[in-house]
Amino acid sequence: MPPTSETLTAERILATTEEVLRRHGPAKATVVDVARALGVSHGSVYRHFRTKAELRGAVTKRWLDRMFESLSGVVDAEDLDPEARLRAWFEGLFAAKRRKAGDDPELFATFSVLAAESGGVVGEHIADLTGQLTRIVQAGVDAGSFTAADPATTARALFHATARFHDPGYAREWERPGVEGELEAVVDLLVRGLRVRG
Amino acid sequence: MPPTSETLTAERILATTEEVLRRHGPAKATVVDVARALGVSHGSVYRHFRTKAELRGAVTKRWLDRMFESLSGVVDAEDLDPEARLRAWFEGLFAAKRRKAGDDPELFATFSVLAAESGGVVGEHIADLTGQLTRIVQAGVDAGSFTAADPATTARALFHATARFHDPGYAREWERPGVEGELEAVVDLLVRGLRVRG
DNA sequence: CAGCTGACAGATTTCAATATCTGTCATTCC
DNA sequence: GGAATGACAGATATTGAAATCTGTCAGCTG
Repeated sequence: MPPTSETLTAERILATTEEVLRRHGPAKATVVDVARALGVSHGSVYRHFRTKAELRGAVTKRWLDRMFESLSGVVDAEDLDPEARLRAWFEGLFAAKRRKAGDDPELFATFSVLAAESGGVVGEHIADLTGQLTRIVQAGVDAGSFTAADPATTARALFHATARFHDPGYAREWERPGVEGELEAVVDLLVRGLRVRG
Repeated sequence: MPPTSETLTAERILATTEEVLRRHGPAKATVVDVARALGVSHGSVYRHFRTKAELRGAVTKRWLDRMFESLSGVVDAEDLDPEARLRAWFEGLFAAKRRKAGDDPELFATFSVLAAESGGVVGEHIADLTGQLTRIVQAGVDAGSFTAADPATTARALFHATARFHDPGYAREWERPGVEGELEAVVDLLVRGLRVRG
């Protein structure tokens, strides 16, 4: 990290923290390390983030948000019917997670630790994702192709039912051959359950 | 544990090991502790189990088998139609897990650690459970009420889709109010997906 | 002689002293 | 005067020496 003399912003601190985490891992990355990498005293970091936990939470949020930028585009894809949207959404979610986990397992493990300790941030992130699912389900109900008494409840059920394919705790199973087929089998069942009876 | 002078059997060692694990936890329960509790030298324990890992695996298997004795009865319950059998089976699985986790969280945590380190034993156990599911699905297909191209694949999908409600990694979420409803929402979707189209 | 013992080597864990870190704040700097 | 510093107290982590554990095996015991 360049000890540039630019003004110290929250964003610069976050970027540097991510870099320090990448190099040292979650257990050994300290606030002092971050300050050193920035060429400032650690007191200055505490001016922008009240605690180490808050700093880590902010980095986690940044990382989660970046990981799923692309996903929200599917939600309102007018060129896909609701069922195709649902399938594409789960495919995209799984692909993004698996790519992150496969490309750099250490970094993924680091962020899994951060996510586990930042309950609130993860909760909001999950609420965001189930919100997207709710909109897809609602679109299906509106179009007359899905049955769902309460789209929000159904969305949560869909999310829970696919946990194995997005919860980082299962990451080591995502590399096994056949996982894609397993996700497809689950999504098939769920989509069938969603369709209005013919 | 009574240092009785009965013959040293594998079964006595297993029972004592479970007791030692209950008292000391997974990290501090040693083979020497088990031998001490039995009033024998630790060399004698190694006569019945080649390694500590093998001993722990055997205890884990015993524990898993005991936990789900009751469950297999549902599989061939002739008085229930396949859909009811499926619902009862998942209800029973979740109830058994949640009771264990809630009644004695420490012991449950202990066995979760053991399960995580005894991959093979857990694999067989899961194979047994999905086998039971396969038979229920097959019964449904035979009765003309379920659609399933490959019952075994479908059974695994059902198992994966409900992971949140039986994987010990999620145990702390099982106490939250509303979980039962969440499981029901997932099972409802899955059952609907299984039914032959009207 | 089948079953058990206990001493042993190498690996792992414990424990307590030492070093580092977190979070605060009076003081310094621009 | 707003931003940054660095010394400080209490909490946490590291380290290395001592203790314990795992797995083996030659020999004891009933």
